[in-house]
Amino acid sequence: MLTLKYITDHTEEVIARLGKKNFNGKDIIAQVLDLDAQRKSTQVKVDTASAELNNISKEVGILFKQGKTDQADQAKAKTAELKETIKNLGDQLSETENSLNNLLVQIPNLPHESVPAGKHAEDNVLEREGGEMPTLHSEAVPHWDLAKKYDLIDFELGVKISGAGFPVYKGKGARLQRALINFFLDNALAAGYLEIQPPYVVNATSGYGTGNLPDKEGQMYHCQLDDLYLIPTAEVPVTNIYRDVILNENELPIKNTAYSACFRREAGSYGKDVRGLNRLHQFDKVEIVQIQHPDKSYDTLTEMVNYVQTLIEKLELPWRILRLCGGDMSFTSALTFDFEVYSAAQERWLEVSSVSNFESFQANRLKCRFKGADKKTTLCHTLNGSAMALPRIVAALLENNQTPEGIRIPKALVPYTGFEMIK
RNA sequence: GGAGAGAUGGCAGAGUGAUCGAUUGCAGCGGUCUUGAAAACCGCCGUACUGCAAGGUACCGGGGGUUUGAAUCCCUCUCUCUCCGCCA
Repeated sequence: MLTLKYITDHTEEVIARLGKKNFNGKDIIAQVLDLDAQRKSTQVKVDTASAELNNISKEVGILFKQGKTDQADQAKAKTAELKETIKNLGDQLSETENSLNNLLVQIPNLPHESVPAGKHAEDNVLEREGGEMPTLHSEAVPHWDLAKKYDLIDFELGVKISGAGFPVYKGKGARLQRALINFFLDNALAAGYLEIQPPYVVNATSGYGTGNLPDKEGQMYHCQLDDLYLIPTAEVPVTNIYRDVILNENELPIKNTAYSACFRREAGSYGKDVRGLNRLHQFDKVEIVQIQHPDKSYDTLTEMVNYVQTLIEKLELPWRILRLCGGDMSFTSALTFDFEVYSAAQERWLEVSSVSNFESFQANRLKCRFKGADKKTTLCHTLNGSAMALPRIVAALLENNQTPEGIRIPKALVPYTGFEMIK
């Protein structure tokens, strides 16, 4: 969430920038400022009354020790009203704080100045593109047919065991998964990321920390008996490592990578979007997370985007990078680049990675700060990206590399798969 | 799952009703000394809100209660540890 200080000091600017995300912040910001003023004045009253009570209490103690019980009793009598006042003001204060917080969590992050205006995915701006568009042979088919033909992925079997969106990978299909995970992790390691194996379920506090709760509650699987949530991405547990943490400035940047299975309910999805590997309830992903000094976070974003580009290039897929417009960006992001690969048989672009700078938006909720040389604590900036999500990469690999003789594995992956062709 | 013990500052660890935001040790930071380092010595060393500042307030796992006054007493929740059971 945004910091109160920033909203207070840059009110007009905040409202204007929220407009780019198609969020009308005028009323809510006014309410926030009003509640904050209330909060402050109530706080002062509570503090003053508490100070008085503390003084009387000390006095009473001294009087008792001196044996002046009459005077002590007199002093005690004064406290009843004071306690009542403090209790009432305290209730009022927490009520105000709750309302204030409820409003703050509804305000999205401010888009970076370079974010293009727009409402929908069509308004995203092409940043750059590369790779070669494949020419498919005449009998080319979409990946779900290839998966069946070569017995790589069994969607029906997944339905039997779990339900739609839980495919079963078999044989070379399974080995391709494992190869990609290792390929992505090894590359991340070489790029200086520390490998993490996080838990796959998180508690509610962690869900709140990354902003998956309360608003996206319906998107996560919830184990009600133990009140735990299946992670929708490794971002959740990995970022929460740094919840309530004050880092030393010289520890920055923190660079973590993690492979995890990801679980998403995807309520409300339908149609061609969910065909085959395009959208699943369970999928594999390698995530990269960085925690960085505010002055350097945009350099880091560029570094991360460039890094993801190298992965796609090694996989020899046709790709493009989009700078997301205000309307298509996530609630928490300040600037996001999406990576898409072209899936030739489906003749459509598939999003395979999303790299974002959240600036201090996540860090504020997480209370992830660093202490500088001046001993001041400052909110860190957090960034993350997929590097990368497997299913759509697999879809594109299968479709684009299909030949009458079989499916060709890109050179960079062969050491990981142990085979060059799927026949 | 059963029984017991516990949760205090980065870590270790005192504190069982008031002068405790908290003794002490270690770690860290600054300094003296030294060619440099070590040792020794001196000082600093939690977070947040509020205030120009001085200061005030809150926080000793979370929540509630008793009391003029709670780290300390009571209730409750959560978590951790030990033993037993089960088990990859």
